Parts: sequence; C-alpha cells; structure tokens
Amino acid sequence: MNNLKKIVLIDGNSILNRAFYGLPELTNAKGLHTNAILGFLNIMLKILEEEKPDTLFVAFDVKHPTFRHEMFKEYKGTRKPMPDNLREQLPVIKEVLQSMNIKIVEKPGFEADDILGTLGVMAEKEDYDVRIISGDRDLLQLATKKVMIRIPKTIGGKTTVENYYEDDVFAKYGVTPTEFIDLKALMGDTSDNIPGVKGIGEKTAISIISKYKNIENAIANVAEITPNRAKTAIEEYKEDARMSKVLATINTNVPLEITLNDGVINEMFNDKAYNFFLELGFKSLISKYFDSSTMKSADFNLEEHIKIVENSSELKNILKLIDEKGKYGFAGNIYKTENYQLSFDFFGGSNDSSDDVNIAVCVDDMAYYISSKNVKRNEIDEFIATLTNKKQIKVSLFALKDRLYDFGFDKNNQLFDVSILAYLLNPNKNFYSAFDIAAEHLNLLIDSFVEKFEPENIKKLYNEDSHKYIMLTCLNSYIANSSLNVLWDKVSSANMADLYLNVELPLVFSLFKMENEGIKINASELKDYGVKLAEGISVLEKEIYEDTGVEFNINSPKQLGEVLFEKLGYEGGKKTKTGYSTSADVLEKMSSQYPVVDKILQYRQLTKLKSTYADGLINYVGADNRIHGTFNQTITATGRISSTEPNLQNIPIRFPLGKEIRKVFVPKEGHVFIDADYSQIELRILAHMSDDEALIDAYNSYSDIHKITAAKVFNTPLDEVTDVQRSNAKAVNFGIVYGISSFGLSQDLSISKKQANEYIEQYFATYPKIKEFLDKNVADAKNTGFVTTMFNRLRPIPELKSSNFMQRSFGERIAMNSPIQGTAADIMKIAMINVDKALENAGLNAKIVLQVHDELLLEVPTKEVEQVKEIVVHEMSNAAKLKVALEVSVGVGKNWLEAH
DNA sequence: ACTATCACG
DNA sequence: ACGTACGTGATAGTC
Repeated sequence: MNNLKKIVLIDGNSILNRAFYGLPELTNAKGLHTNAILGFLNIMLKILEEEKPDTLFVAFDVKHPTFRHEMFKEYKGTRKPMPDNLREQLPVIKEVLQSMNIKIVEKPGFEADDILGTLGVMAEKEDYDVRIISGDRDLLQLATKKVMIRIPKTIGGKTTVENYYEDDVFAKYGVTPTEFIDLKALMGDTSDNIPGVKGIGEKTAISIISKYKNIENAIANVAEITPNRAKTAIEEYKEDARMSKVLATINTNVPLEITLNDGVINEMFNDKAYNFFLELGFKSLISKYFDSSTMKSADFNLEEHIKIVENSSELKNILKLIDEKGKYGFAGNIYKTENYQLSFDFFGGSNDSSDDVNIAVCVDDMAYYISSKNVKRNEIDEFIATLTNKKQIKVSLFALKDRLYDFGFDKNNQLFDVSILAYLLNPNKNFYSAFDIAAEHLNLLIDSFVEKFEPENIKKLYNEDSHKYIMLTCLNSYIANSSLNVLWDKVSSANMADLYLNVELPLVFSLFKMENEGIKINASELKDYGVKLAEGISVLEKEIYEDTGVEFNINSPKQLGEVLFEKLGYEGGKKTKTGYSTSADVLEKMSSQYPVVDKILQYRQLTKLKSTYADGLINYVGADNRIHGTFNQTITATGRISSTEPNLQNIPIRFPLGKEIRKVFVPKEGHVFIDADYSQIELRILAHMSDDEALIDAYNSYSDIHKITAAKVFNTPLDEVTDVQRSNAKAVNFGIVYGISSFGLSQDLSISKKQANEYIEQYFATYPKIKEFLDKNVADAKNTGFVTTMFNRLRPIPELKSSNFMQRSFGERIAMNSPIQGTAADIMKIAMINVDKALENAGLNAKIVLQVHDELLLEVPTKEVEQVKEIVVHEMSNAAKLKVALEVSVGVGKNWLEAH
C-alpha cells in the first residue's frame, strides 16, 4: 500500500566535521566542547523536518588498514589530524544518536560513504526516495533520479543546503554522476587525498571528461587531447589517474548485516535523549523538540523552593530572616495600567482599580511569593519600604534599572545587579536571564518553562497561568540570591569589583534618570519634515519609473538589481549570495555614468529618513511631548551602552538633509541644550595605552593631529601637507583603532592594497610603540583568551581559537580594537556619573538627556548655562588622567543641531 | 526569521 | 588562499 517510502542517510563524520568548523567554540557546563554536536543535530533535525522520512541511518568511518583512502600511504600526508576539540565530540554524538533510537552503521574497513552508497542502492531497489546528506562532494557520484544528494553548509550558525539529483549534477558540472568519479580522479582532491593528475585543474578536467566520458577513454585517445599541457600531463601521470579513480569510487557493495527496517524512526525525543540534551546544555533544542510535560529538571525542583506568603505575620518573619542572613534576592513588579510599556515585566491581572503588587523575596534557598491578592496592600508597601531602606543588607536582583521604575532602591544601598555582573564576566552573550546565569554560573539547568521573555508573553503568562508567573518571579529571586556570591567572587578575581561598584552600579541610576527625563520633540515640525520628505520621494519615484521604463519596488534590492543589471544591462554588478549587490558604494561608482542611479541613491536616502526617522520617531513621542528611549547596559561586547526604542544614538548628522532632523530635538521652555563631545577620544587613549612618545608629543604640541600625522608619515613639512594627505592620514588613524588591515584601508581610500600597506608601514615607523601595543594585545589575548580595558573591563575573544582563518583574523582585530573602544566607553561612563554628581552637588537642575558614545546632551535652565558648561567640560576632561589631554568641545543651542 | 541596507559613534 | 576594517539598531523586503 505505502510504497512512497523515504529514507535519509547521513554521512556522520562529514557532517560532524562541517558543523565543527561552522559554529564558534561552545562548551557545556562541564567544559565539554559541544559545537559540532549541536551543529550536527541542527542540520539533522532540519533535514528530518523537511523530508519527514520513515527511515534514517547515520554512517561513521571506522579506521582500518583496508580503508580506501588508507591504501595508498604515500598520499596520506595532506590529511590534517582531527583537532582535539572535535575528537572529544565524536563518541558523544554517537551516544546522543543512540539515545534518540537512531541507527548508527559502522563497518571496519569501510568508509561512511561506502556504507551510504550501499544503503542508497538497497533503498532505491526497494523504491524508496533516497536522501544522502554529506558535506563531501564525492557523494555526488551516487545521485540518480530517485537519489538526492544534499550538501549542507553552516556559516555562522546558519545552515543552507545544496541539493543534487542526477540532472542537477549535470547542470552544475557538465558531467553525469558516474562521470563525476572520473572527473574527481582527473582533477584530484587534496582534502580527500585523491592525487589526481598533476597540472590538471577543474576546468580542464571538465572539458576532458565531458568529451571522453571516462579516464580510460581519455587515455586511449590521449594523442588528440588539448591543450598540450593536459596531454603530456595525462601521458605522464596516467597511473595516478587510474589509482585516483579507485580511490574516488564509492563501494556500493559493502556486506552489511542490516536491513532497511533497522533504521525505521522511532521515538527520537524520549527521556533518555532529553537528559543528554540537558547535560549538553542544548536548551533551545529542548524547548523546540520536547513536550513541556516531559521536561523535568535533573536534580532541581523549583517548586520545592517556593513558598506563597499567606498573611502579615509570615511577611514579618521574612524581615527577621533577612536581618539574620544579611542578604536576599529580589524580583517582582507593581502593575500600573498607564505605565506598562516602560518595563518589560509589568503585567496585568488585577480586577480592581488599585495597583497590584507581586514580588518574590528569596532568603537562603527559599523564595517567598508576596502578592496583594493575599496580603493587604499597605502591609506590602510597608514591607517594601523597610526592605529598600536596608543599607546594611545585600540585595541582588536582575535588571535593577527596570526595577527602579517600581521600587525606590537607594543608590547607597548594597545593590547587586546580577545581570550586570554576568555581563561583566562575559559581555559577548545575548542574554543574562536567570536561566542563563543558572546554567553558566551555578551548573544548574532549569527547564525553560517560559517560551520567551517578551513583554507580551510575560503579561499573557500572568493572565493565563498565574502559577507559571509565580514560578518565574520566584525563580528570578532565587537565582539572583544563589548566584550572587559566585558571580561576585568571579568579578572580584577578575579585578572588576571597582568597575562594578564605581562605574556600572552608579551608572544604572544615571541611565534611569536619563530615560525618565526623556527628550522633548517638536512634533509638528517632525511631521512637516515627514511631509517634505514624502514630496521629494514621490517626485523621485516618478522620475525613476520614467527613466527605467518600469514600475517596480525601488526598495527591494532584488527587484532593483534585476532592473539595473538585467533589464538595463548596466555595468558594475557585483554578486552576493542572493543576487546583485545594490549597496551605496556599488551604486555610487555607477552614478556618474548612469543618471538614474543617482536618483535611486537620493530616493534611498529620503525613504530611509522618512521611515526610520520622521515616521519612526513620531511613534515614540509620549503625551509629555518627549521621547523616553531605553539605554541598555548589558548589550555591547566592548562596554558601550546601546539605545533602543528608539535608537537615539544614530540620529542623522553627516548629510545636510538628514541633519535637519536634529532641529526637532529641542529643550523645554526656559531651557537650552548644552552639547559636549570628546575630540578623538579613542586615538588619545591609543596614545596613552601604547605609551608612544611620538603620538603623545604630537598631541601635546600640535592642534591638528591628522595633519601632524600626515607630515610625519608622508615626510612632508607641516605647512606643505595637502588636504588629501591629511585625509589619508585621518583614515589611517581610524583604521589603526579598528585593527588595521591593508585591504580595509585600500577600500576606504580607493587605493591599491600595496599602497595601503605602505601607508601602514610608514605609520608604524612613525609611531613604533603603537605597533608594539597592538601586537601585544593580540599576543596577550591569544595567551589568556581575553583583552581588558584601562579599567579592567574584560572581553573574552573565543574567535582567536578558531581554526577558521577569517574568524581568527576577526579575533585579532577585536583584540586590537576592544581595549581602545572599551576604555573610551569606561571613561564616558565615569564622566556621566561625575557630571550627574557635580550637578546635584551644585544644586543645579540641568539634566543629561542623551549619550552618544563620545557626546553628552544636556537640557539646561537658561540661567545655569555658564555653570553647567564649566562642570561638564571639567568632569568630562578629568574623567581619566591620561598622558595626553582629554579635549572636550562644547556648544549651546536651542536645538540639537545648533548645540552640536 | 533572515538578509540587505543604512543611520550613528 | 582564505575575505576583511571596530561597535551598534531599525526598517523593508523576502522566505
């Protein structure tokens, strides 16, 4: 009846190998490397979801002297040994597969592809649809009309698959799958130890095989083979070709003692597999593939650590406990209808009009859940007031800044934001939730009983399933409490205690104030700006349609590429993975030749301004006419803060039309803006950290650093330096900070790589200690695995351990850049705190409203201007003591554009 | 959910 | 030979 069966056959070694090199280094709580296992499972599960096969086999090599590729020892040399980090994962993936009831096939003396070939032939005879999964193109010889070869590629964690039936092989290589063996044998494959014929590459091999079909025929007709180079090569190396064919031919007659029925898929996601996934730390796979009812934590049951407070005497007892222990974990919120958008976990659930309180307080290992459903609101308020005033007690919590919207924690209390502590220990991560911190720092894998911590989900959770909500709140307080000592020990050992206590913690309050303050927007002017843009857009749109002769979506890179490079046949097309690149630098090169391209560039600029800025910002203007964005403290890898909803750190400035928008950012009545920014802070930090006398002297003696650099680098008298020389020197200065490469600089300056390289060498000759400094950063990072800033902020660089050249080079540039960018971030954070403090001490009402990495914008009562100007410049300039001055330029204005 | 593009430092 | 500057976030289009 059911003769449409499908079988999937996986080349275990090959896929594991691909996965290993495709994913960054990962380890589980016990330090076992897991990236290849995770990558393998991701590829396999993706394929299984797509194919929904009945039968599945995974084949592995078993080393044996009769191995095809081992038979010719002299060619073994090029095969690299398996890295230890990969080797340790091989037995584990086999165990994992077995736990999933997946049939593993191994046969001493036969390679995985021989086994796959044999099973493929067996299955095809029984009328299965066959899918063979491998990273190895050798397998293409097995493709038929019913056998599809699928070659997955994982780049940066994302997997794409190339598919080949018989016809697809022909379409791509111009030879049939059978001929593909001869093709491989002729051209060779270093990665597979197939020597091939010396001097024949892919192109020659394809032309020979498509003409002569196989090697024997080519050898028989060698006299007529062209070009001459190929002819003599085949004559000389014909034995190599014959032997290569033996090596390249997959054996489809392996004596296997199994039947296809042995591979029938059966209950992959069972308890045993679950425990494996848990141990490996594959939380995302667990939540995707395992039924939440089967999800039990291995040795930790949250329910045992939760107690719901029923009355006020229980509440009072908690205070006694806290005083005894001197430490508690805190989580929770007050639900306010009108304010819920301010913080991610405000939530609903109250039926009356009063504010609802739901908090958890954890002492030792017991989390007490306190809700205004059970205890009178005024008693809870009193409890909270007592708690938040306990200066002698340590309180630890997640996302302190968000809690400040509800609870008045004093900044002089002993506050520990465990998200920030975890961020300091590894700023490369994306999440610092209780689940993540428990897994990483407590070796505790907790079931993820909440899908995602999105605001809507949390609210929904509370409404639909208050038990889960209680669990979540209690978990947060429990993990905050139990992870504090561990995190603090680690932070202290990494010399970051000062950084936390004197920088990150006070900064929480500065950022909170900034968010609360917001920034005033002239909404009607913003709307006018949008209308003006819309008019420009519609004019350009019409002209572009006329010039190209088509009406299409100009915003679609796909359609735009087709119109420009196919319909109109314009030159200059650059290919990307998905089609033509239409990025600005490509279009700019074409714009002088093709007028419509310039219009497209203008159109792009206008639509960008309209959608992101004009229309985008207006949505964030509140009833108070102000935008209250969010400043994130645990996002960037370098220590900078980031800005979201909206992003107020990328408001246009570089181009005339764009910078107009800054006029709608205005101070409130009776106030002006003061804008202060550091000049070249990163380069000054480089001068300080590298201790390069020439650069330090340049800063101390000259006003124009790029000009003096040009004079030194290009060996020109200072007053003869041309504008071009100066701007080239400026580009090199920037490049150095980014972790210079001659390619990058050549792109930036549109010069040759060789020329760029000469600039760089000249630069290093001028400032020798800079090179030493950058080299030392890389060398140290390779030793220790991380870099640090002047203030001991840490950034681990796992990329440096990658076996992938590109990843490793990236790691080296990070090692050069992060100490500089990070130190600048540290200094700005210190400046913000000190400015805040100084304004407060002076009893002034000026407020910081924005921070843009090296710039502060303050809203200042008109009569405070002179005093605030002095304070800001003084505090910013003295935020750190460097060997060069920290220069600050300052402006005053009635809008942001004017003040800058 | 991912890619391309572009806004800022 | 590899394929590049460092750090972010928002939008529109495509899958």
